[in-house]
Amino acid sequence: MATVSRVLNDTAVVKDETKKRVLDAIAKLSYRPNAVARGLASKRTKTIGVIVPDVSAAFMAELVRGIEDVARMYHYHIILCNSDGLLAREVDLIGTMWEKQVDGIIFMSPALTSEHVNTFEEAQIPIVLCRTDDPEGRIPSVNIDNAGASVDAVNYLHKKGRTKIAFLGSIHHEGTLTSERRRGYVAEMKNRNLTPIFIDTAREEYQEALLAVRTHVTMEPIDAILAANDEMAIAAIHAILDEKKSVPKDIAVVGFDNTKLSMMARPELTTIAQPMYDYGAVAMRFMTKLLQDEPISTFRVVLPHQILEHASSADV
Amino acid sequence: MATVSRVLNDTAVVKDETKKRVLDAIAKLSYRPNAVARGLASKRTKTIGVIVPDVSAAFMAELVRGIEDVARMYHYHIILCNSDGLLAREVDLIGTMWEKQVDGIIFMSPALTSEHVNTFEEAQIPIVLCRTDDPEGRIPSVNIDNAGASVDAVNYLHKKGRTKIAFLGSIHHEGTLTSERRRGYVAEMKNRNLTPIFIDTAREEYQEALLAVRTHVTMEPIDAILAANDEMAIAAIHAILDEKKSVPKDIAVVGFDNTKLSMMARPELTTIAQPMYDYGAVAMRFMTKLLQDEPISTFRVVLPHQILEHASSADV
DNA sequence: CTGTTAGCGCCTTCAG
DNA sequence: CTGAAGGCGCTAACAG
Repeated sequence: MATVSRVLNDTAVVKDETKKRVLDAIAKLSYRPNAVARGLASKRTKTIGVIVPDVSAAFMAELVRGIEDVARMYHYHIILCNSDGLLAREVDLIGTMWEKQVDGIIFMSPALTSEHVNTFEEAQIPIVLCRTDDPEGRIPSVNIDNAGASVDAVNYLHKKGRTKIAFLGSIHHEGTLTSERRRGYVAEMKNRNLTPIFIDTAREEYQEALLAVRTHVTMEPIDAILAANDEMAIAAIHAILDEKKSVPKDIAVVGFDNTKLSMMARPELTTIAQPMYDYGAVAMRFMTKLLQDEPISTFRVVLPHQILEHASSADV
Repeated sequence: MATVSRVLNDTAVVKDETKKRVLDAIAKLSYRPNAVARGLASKRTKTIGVIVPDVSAAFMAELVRGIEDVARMYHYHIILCNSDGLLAREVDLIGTMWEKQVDGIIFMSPALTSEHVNTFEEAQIPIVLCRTDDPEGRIPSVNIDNAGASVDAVNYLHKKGRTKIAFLGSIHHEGTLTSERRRGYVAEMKNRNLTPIFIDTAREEYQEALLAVRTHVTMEPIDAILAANDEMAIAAIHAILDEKKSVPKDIAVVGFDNTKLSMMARPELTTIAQPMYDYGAVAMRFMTKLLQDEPISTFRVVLPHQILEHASSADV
């Protein structure tokens, strides 16, 4: 019994011959170790809880894929849960993860509150925030510099001679992805003595953005739109075309996230690339370091971003 | 100890007062039952294994979301794994699921082989195939009638006066989704005395489809394209526009799957709707019935499909 | 290097 | 209606 455990986990030296006998028996009986029993005895389940707002959102699936790939590399599995970004559900899920004795949690949320942090501490489980900013930096996280990316985008557009640059996004509370992007946008617009223009929607979604841009375009002259994400950016392109204006001639459009959508738009969409897959992959790798007490250089990993220029903002 | 178990699982009558005392204690100690121990003792983990080729593929995330939503309703959780459609990996994953003592497996694969079936039987775990056809109907499954959908599409296009209808898809082995769709296409073309035209790609992916259609359009006159999925259909639209032809005037385009992409294309894409979310939801609901020995009317659930007409195939 | 012995935290009889 | 006792299948000391 114990010897079998030893060869299976390679946790101590076993004589070659005995090892062979064990392996043979295992094969003959087509024995499979019971991971649940193993988890109970060892206190480690080789399972990571993944809490995301919504897997079916444009980019999330890629991110999850990144997590899962790295997880497999390290012999972990993932339990996937959707929170819809609801605080109550998120807190509940963290509790459930605890019950399930996951070894760690990769957590994504539109906005982190102190209630989250409390729950994390209570649960005593290693956490990695992914694409979720903790302004106070209490929790390990993997992010990009969203505000900085907006700054870059405004720079980029202004250098191309655009001055009436609008920001298309929803209005959320503080600590949101979009709010960070908006913050960078506002800062750089002011920095360049340009007047910020806002096209606001209730939710970040194609149809709403389509309508918002359509009406806005007829009311106020603008020559560029920076959208909070690709889906809205594409809505902007279509809205502009619907209003018989031209992209990029009349209005340049820049998106955010570099989802597959960006290259499926006509004109192809200039977008700020976040490595979605890497997001997940890096977060999971980070997790494994935490779990194996590997040394880590920083608790706040910042992934690089980059403007991918396509036709939607090309020189006219 | 035993009484606590009884109140937690509501598995026997407990005096109201004792129940209250237990609940109070639980709250005071912020006690959480250990799901792993529970799983070991009860032989049920309340966990479902979900094996999919690739979550990050266009529609899969929606499907997974459907699974997860219904799973939560019934207090299950899901372990998500990507197989990349590789037989070896799929078999391996089924084994792992067994070790993890999942209560059931929802399985998706581009093509089911007898090796799969053997592994299922060996593992002795309830299985539900999802969007995966078992030609011999040995395993419970949730599908649409793919061949029938293609028949409908050809009908639809022919009634609109199109006669040179091409099928855009990759060449796979038998038992594939695309092969079913192709089968229906061929059958109905012949049935109507039309000559099947094939635009083949190696993989089912935007870039390849784009190139394939571009070159094909210049070589052979066609007036309609039925694509194996939306992504390829959008590639077709763009390829046609790139070649200075018009959609739908010169060539009508019909896609498959009704992913979000379809409404983000210009012209908007006519597509054969499969309820992706429902796919997952129904499969998971099916699973719960299996697990609770509820009566089930049929082992092969066939979901309805429907042609959603948009501009890409509108009357000219 | 290998067998023996305790648990891991819960569920499930079995008495009372 | 409630407590006591055994066991789920494995890991982790402990001897030998």
